[in-house]
Amino acid sequence: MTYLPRAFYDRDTLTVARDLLGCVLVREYGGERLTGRITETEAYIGRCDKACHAYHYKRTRRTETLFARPGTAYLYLIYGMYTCLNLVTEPAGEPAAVLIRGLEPLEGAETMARLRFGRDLDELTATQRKNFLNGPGKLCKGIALDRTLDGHDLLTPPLYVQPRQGEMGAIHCGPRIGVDYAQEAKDFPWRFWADM
DNA sequence: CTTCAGATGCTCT
DNA sequence: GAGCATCTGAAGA
Repeated sequence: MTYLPRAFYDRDTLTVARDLLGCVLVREYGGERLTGRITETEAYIGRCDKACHAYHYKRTRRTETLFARPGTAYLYLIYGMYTCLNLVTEPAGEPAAVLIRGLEPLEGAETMARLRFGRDLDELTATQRKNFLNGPGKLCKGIALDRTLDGHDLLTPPLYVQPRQGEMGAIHCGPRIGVDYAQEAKDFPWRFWADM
């Protein structure tokens, strides 16, 4: 079983965000592998980024996980009902992470359909298929992630990342989603996505 | 295809 | 009490 090593995460956050595209996120759940290729990411860097929860090294109970060693999972609740998954980057003490915004399902799509829509895969509408795991809240619901895994070490089951497999199309970047409040940081081109 | 309102609960001030 | 790294369904173009 090949995991991305800690050194992969212990780098500049923008580099990690780009390099995660095409890698395979693995969630072991109920004895099954739920996996997907990472298609979209965003970088958050507390040192200089007003959109980051830990901007200017702000430490609170929630942001404590962002200060953990690289390769730690940071999961938080947003809008009262959705979970977002981040992978902590840079040396311990530098609060920074990559938000996973989109997955393309590989293994376990049947279970993902039940988790996300409560229906079988072959019962999904065209719209449900198209919007299966293409958002941070959607993918967490689809692979059964919640805050109980906050602080989890990504070099151990049941949640980890495997190296890129297969070919990948062009990589694009642009402004991040949903950070209009972040003043000058709202225009940073720190969102990355790949043609698959 | 688009916009729009509402759901919902935790965290920090 | 305010605000939030979102999503859904309904309604309109």
